[in-house]
Amino acid sequence: MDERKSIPVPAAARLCAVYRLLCDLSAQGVNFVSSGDLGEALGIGAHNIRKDISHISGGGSGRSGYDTARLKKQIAEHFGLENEYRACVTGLGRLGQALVRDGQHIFKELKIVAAFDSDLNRVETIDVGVPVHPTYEITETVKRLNIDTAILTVPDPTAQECAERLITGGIKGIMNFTATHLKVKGGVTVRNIDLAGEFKILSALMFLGG
Amino acid sequence: MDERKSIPVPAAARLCAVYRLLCDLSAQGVNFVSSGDLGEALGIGAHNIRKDISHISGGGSGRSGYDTARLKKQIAEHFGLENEYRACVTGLGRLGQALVRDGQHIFKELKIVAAFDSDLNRVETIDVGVPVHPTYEITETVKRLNIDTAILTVPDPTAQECAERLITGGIKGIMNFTATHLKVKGGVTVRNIDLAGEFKILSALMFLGG
DNA sequence: ATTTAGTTGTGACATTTTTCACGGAAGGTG
DNA sequence: CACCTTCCGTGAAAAATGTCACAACTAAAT
Repeated sequence: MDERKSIPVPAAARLCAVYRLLCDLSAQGVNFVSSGDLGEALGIGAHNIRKDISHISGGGSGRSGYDTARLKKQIAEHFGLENEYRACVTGLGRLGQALVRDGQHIFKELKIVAAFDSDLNRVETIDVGVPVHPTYEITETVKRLNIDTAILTVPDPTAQECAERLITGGIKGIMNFTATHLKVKGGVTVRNIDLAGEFKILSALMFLGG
Repeated sequence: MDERKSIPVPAAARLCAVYRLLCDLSAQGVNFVSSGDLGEALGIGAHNIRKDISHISGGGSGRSGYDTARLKKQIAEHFGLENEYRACVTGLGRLGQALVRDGQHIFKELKIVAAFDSDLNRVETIDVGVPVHPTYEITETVKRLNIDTAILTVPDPTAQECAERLITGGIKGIMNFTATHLKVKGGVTVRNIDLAGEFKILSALMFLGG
């Protein structure tokens, strides 16, 4: 039962990548795949792949490697990867707009059902395919629409405040595109994607490596 | 000289975050800051911050903590964070478009000077503020315009091929928004941001944590 | 039935990364 | 000028993560 928590986060992340790869392979009609092939495609050592899979007690078998469909199913079940989530996009800057429009395409299991923005003018006029509400209605709307996941693309200074409203509304997971580190209570999962930061890191690594 | 390589990548990444924070503080007129405050704001232990800074032999001092401006400068110099890079966006889907339009805003030190797309029709008609070329002109254009950084937002299957063209043109760093793991020669730095993957990881962690 | 080649599962090992404890320096204060 | 508080630097301990070697197993081939 608590075995779940015992899976290291990086391992879980890798397994998600494995899952995606398995989806591709499955669609291509590949029925078996070895840890070596998986590792090759993902740029990870085969040992590592096997160890990760062993965490969820995968049933790879014998000489032909892993059964694509079966492993895929195992990973999906272990991590709830095929559950559907109801999401909202908070902050309709360009990135927010792009995400609300492409969200469905990027991540099938994510149903974006609402968006928020602090600019009332924009709320009235913008058309992104889902209802747009002003930020002061976040808590109420999240509650009403039963939204469990939030995509946060607001300007840095307002991030913490928005997050709190979202959480009060009942959000359980936040994809944080803000550079601010969110302080959240237990039970709420945050994943940070700091684009500006990533670019800085890239340039730093380029500088060090060159 | 090789001290540089001895800085662990996660530490470098954290220092980039510290740098950004220092920029903010500096702009706010804060002249000194303690490792504790930095850690607090970034959600990292103070010990960790100090250790990271020690890698670049920072000159934090005495009772009042670090000199904001000085530390900022030290980090910037050590990682070349204020160098300007010439970049191109490859793949003008919605995300690509958003990035080429907002790139300057998101990352000041990145000058986006060109974009590429495989759809010739789109190449002719789209207006994103920079010249758009067809993908088969990547190598030549990158060479001609002296571009050193690439933002890769093409569909997964074409990623490796595009990357190779970019590299042949002389690219030194790639921000890879593709789910494919790029195989590149030494000397080329890749940083992966797999949005779909990140969403899956978020949902996995939510599932495990709830 | 036996062999053989190929692949997994895993416990021990190595490395990396984080945490900690404490000496010592800097700057106010009386 | 001595004191006292606050904070940094760092080497050593601890934890987490990744690597490896090898036994066990499977499926096909002979």
